[in-house]
Amino acid sequence: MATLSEVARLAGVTTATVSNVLRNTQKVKPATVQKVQEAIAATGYRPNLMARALAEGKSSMVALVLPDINNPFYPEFVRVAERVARHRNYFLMVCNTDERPDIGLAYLHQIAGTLADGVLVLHAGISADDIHALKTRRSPIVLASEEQVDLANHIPHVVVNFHRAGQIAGQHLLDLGHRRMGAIVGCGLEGMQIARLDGFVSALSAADLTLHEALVRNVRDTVAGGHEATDSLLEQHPDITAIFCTNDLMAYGACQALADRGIRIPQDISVIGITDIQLARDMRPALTTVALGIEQVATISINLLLDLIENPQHEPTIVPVPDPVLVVRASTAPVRGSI
Amino acid sequence: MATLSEVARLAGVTTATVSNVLRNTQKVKPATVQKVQEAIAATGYRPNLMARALAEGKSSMVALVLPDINNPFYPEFVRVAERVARHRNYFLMVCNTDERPDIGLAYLHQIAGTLADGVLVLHAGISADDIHALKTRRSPIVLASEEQVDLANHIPHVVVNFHRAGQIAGQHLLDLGHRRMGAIVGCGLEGMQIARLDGFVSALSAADLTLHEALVRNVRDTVAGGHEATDSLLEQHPDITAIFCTNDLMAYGACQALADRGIRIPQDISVIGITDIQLARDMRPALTTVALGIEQVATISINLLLDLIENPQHEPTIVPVPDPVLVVRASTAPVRGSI
DNA sequence: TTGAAAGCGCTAACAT
DNA sequence: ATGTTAGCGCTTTCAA
Repeated sequence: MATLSEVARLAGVTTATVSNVLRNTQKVKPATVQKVQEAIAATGYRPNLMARALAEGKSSMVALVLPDINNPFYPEFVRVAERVARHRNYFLMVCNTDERPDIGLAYLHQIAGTLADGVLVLHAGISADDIHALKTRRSPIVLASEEQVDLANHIPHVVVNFHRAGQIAGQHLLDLGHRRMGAIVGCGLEGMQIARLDGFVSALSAADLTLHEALVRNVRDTVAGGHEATDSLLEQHPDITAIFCTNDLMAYGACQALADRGIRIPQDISVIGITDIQLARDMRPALTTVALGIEQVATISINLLLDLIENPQHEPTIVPVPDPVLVVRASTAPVRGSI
Repeated sequence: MATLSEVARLAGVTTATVSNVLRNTQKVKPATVQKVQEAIAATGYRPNLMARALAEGKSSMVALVLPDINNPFYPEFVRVAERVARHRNYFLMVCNTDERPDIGLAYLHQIAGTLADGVLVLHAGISADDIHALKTRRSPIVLASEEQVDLANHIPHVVVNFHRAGQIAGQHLLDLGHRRMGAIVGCGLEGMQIARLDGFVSALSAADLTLHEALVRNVRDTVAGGHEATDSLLEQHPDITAIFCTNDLMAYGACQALADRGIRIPQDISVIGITDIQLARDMRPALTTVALGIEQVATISINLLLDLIENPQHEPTIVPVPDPVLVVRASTAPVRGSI
């Protein structure tokens, strides 16, 4: 691969001139530009981004650390983050942690401020303390899609009202007349899922209902998890009329389990999820869910990171996203005998 | 962020010594190692990977260029590629092209040999000629999961027998007694999907059947595409007893369309896909499909790329993966009235 | 065992 | 408008 100086020699100019042509600072005489461009074409020269990054003190690369690229939420996030990054002239490096916070932390250690200009941490189970210990000045780390508004730690974060999402889901089921409901809660991603359950419970409380512990299942945040939890719920509480899942993937599993048993959705049992991933629209019956606005959250998160890179702030930056909204589809209906 | 020389100064040694400690070449006296490590800890030093890459002429980063991270095939591929890369001490940079070959090519132009030590191109619609024009010596580009065995272009590639996959699918339907079948073919990813259809057709030919053009639908490679194609097929050919889809995503859409019309799977119509993505296992009825062995293909592809980086070859390298295998699940059954 | 110094390929003052 | 030169932070001979 040709280097700048080879191009310069061929064009009969110095590296500074070639560099100026490349970044078209309008400082070069058209005739020279011409010569240089011919030399570039002749050599097939392409700038070494590593060298440029070192010289500029900026790699134009950002990393996105996430727990499981196979969970369809994340690709949806990645797609918009990558697009926004590309439009702002950044490369996006996706770091999958296989749900292991230690791997996520290792990524941060290696990359933050040394390979990437900034890092977006998405549910990777990395503690604020660990991030603080890194103290990467001038290389921001943003927590995307968090529940906790913690002003004490000075880490910028994008806040989603998961509690409200759970509450909306609960309210919707209540409005349909449901009283005996099961809840399936994903474990693994810390507070996020608990907040959703709390929100759900708070909706019930407001209607003077309590959710018995026996009606809650904690499972892995997968289709299989939702399936198993539903089986368990159904065996012990065959009288439930609705199931609340803290995300759509588990709701999909729940629907499956129901289908396997010949239980009709929503006639016999209603199912509601949270997030509104593509699958929620695609499945049959289409899933009623509480949309978190993936596209918005991703856009806001990546833009915040890039803004902080280009324009460092000293105060903690907390950016809220709009509240979740209920999306009624075909998996919920009034309870049997009601209305 | 502290630099090597700051650490060196604090430890009272030179940068060369610190560098040796960091990469523990056993050339440093234990006592000095001790001092240096204390200085490292005290400063919170982490090596600047850009600078290291420039000095070493190796970034330890590889890129994976793919068309659509939202198509569930790709995350499954990414997950294993990332894991293998990580174990071999490489970072994986995922480049989503939004199905635009020009974006893929732009990525290659920018990254290949200048930021990444090598690039894995996965169905991104980039021509061999374009790749050749790049002539990135000492920085391999590998085409992953290709159908064409083209020894003429010297680009290494991993070859999947898509033709065979289509044939297996066709044979399976024939074995079940189906004769009137529709075919749904994804467009966009070039030869890959055509080869699958060709394989399907060849299976029919071997049984003295032809597939009329009117029974083939070309659509976008999505759930919605499969859905629409199925609607169209059903309207014009309500007598078909089976649908072959060139991938699982469209097969999912087909099943949906059938469900929407109250057509039972597989009692009324059988559906078969290709690939065996996670969704094929998760959906109900579970999808009969021809497994391409995503994990194997990904492992072989990324390993080939890394091998070529570490050990350049001059001959074209063509690596085949094991043949596809039929996975019978619940979406196919003997044709009504047969047996 | 450690230090000195050159250089990876580029950018960016500063001169001319 | 172009050239000169000094780094960016690291690795890596070669000396000491």
